[in-house]
Amino acid sequence: MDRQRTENNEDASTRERPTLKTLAFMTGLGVTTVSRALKDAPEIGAETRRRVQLVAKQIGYRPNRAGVRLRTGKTNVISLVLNTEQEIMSFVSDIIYGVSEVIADTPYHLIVTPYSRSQDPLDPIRYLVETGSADGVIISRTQPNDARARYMLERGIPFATHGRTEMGLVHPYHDFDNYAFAAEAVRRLADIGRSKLALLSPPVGLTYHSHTVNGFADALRDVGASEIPFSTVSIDHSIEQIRMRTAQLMRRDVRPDGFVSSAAAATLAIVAGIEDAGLKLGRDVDVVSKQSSDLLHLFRHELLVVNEDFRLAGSELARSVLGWIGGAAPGSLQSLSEPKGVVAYRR
Amino acid sequence: MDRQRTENNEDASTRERPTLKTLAFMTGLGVTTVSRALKDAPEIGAETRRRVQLVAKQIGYRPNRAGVRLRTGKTNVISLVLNTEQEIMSFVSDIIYGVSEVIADTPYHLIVTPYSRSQDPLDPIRYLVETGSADGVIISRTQPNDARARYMLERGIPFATHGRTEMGLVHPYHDFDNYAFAAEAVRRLADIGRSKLALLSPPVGLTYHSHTVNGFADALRDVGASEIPFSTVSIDHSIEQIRMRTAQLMRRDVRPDGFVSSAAAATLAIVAGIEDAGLKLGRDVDVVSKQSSDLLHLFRHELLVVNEDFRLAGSELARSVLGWIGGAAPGSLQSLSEPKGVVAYRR
DNA sequence: CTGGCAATCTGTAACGTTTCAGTATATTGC
DNA sequence: GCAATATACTGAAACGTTACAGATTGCCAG
Repeated sequence: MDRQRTENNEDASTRERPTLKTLAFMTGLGVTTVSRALKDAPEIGAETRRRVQLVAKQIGYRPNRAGVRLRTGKTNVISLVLNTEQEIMSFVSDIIYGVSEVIADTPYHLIVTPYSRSQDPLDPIRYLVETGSADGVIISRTQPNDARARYMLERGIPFATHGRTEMGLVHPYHDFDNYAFAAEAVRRLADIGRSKLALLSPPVGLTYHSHTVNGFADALRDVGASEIPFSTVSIDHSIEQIRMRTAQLMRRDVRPDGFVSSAAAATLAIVAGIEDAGLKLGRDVDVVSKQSSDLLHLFRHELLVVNEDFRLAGSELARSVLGWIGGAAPGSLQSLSEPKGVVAYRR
Repeated sequence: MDRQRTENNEDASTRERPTLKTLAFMTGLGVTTVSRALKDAPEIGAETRRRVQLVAKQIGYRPNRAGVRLRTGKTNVISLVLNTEQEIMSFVSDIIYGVSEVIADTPYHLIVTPYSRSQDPLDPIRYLVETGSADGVIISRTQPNDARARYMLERGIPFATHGRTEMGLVHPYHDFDNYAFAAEAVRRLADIGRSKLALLSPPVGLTYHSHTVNGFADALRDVGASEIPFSTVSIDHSIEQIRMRTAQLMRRDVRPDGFVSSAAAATLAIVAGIEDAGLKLGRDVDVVSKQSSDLLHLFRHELLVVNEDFRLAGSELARSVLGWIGGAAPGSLQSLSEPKGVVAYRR
């Protein structure tokens, strides 16, 4: 008994990682008091509180995550769920950095939960929820009727979607206004005299596919231009596929004189296809493309671009999830990012 | 007392997440026995073992990570430490997917630990080690004398570096043979008649900077070509800086007729700079560039490329860390990836 | 002076897991 | 036939935290 007490005291002076017990020993208080003092509980005297917090800071006390998690169920983890094959490349790095920025001075860690094409997208979500591995989840590739959002909503686990749903259910999201993007792109092409336009859209099934398609179609009608259908490929297709289809399309009698492209990598393929067909960008055809890093103008200075900021998306999504975890109303955690206009580069 | 027992029994039938206690109740065994049966301990009867494992599978038992972590200190977490500003974009997504692939059917989770330019690179490592947040760590931007590697080696925490160190200390790494890359690039340029070569190198200070520089210099000597110094910029500089410096360089009397570039994005800038100076790729100058995704040939078909597979790097690094955690000798967990040769594209 | 109450502080139990030190039963050696 | 031993199992304790249900003190109203 005495023996054990002595050992415990030694613990407190050892260079082991300090725990509440260490702090309790150093301050002469009980473990409970220390615990409460650190979280500013009201029933702790002001001086005691300050004293405990001072000592804690001095010796660099950090709560043990496993202890907290076991006792409370709180994981202090945000999970970012990503498709290993289809995510846009720069999306991954930018969104991670965006999220990181926001959680940097919180106790949260970011875990990346991947899933592959072959899997049900619900699998990783189920795993996270069933094992209680995260306090909040961020998903992308959002669908109008999204099983994952529905599932998490049912279980009451906070999440945010990159892209909106259309289920009549309210949840946090961040989205880029792809309707506005497509519409502005069309108007710009019309302004420079283009009237037969093709759209390389996001994959069918994702919500922003229809946003984009609608913005494109509505603006077409407004400006009185016509659409050259190009829906055999989407930005999810391989570079080679897009290039080949574009070349095919451009060799037809009735071919587009303008493209709207929803992703930068796909735009490289479109331009390659255009040139395969012996046509020239800026003369025979113009292309407006979304991009997330400022590289397309180096590729062909004739390209017209609209910037989408994925780092911002990551930050907003993280803020939303944290907000929901913190008790804010899900409906108040929605944001839409407007395109800043079509920009042209000149030599 | 009786009351409590009843509650516990109810626990077992409730749709709560099953624990060892649940399994113990269902099998009529003790918690200890169940725990051991699940990890194939030798002192458990063969039939009992099978029975327990069957029931566990049936009800979808998953060990509680917090419980394990608290008791054993094992986190089942691998941390990938990334610089938020300077990492190559595709590096981030590819390496994450590479790591994911390997840890997919292990109990490990991947956490991303970012740090910014302003921070000491050692900060995130210290945090991870001090808080015991991960069983293993992967770092990039490795330096010849790397404080992070030394630190982790001292504390005995398993890690792997992307890139080698030169401290005479042995640890797992994966590296691309940048010496071979630069040498092959030079030889190729010499083959097509180029003799005044410039190198856009990795940032000074990282180990692969000197690998690249040495490969470049040695091959230059071999082929009897000369170097046009271009060390005012590195691939860490902004696109604009590289473009401007390249243009300046190309307007000089004695200008390079060949470039070796260590990164794809930087190559875009080099080409832009070349064209800014009124020169033509493939006629006045050739460029050999590393790339990690197959996009450069779309940019300018005259470009010569060498592919570096970051997804492979991620897999190898993950394998190394897991190997070390699993008790393998650090020295046996090193790998070097050879460039597959310079490839040209034609229309 | 005493009962009540607010202000502070504390011990114990519990979260789910593994490990230590057993216990009970069957098996073996002689 | 009995001790020694192997086999199969078990309860209790511990990891670090928080919540619950007190305990102690001082102060004030009556």
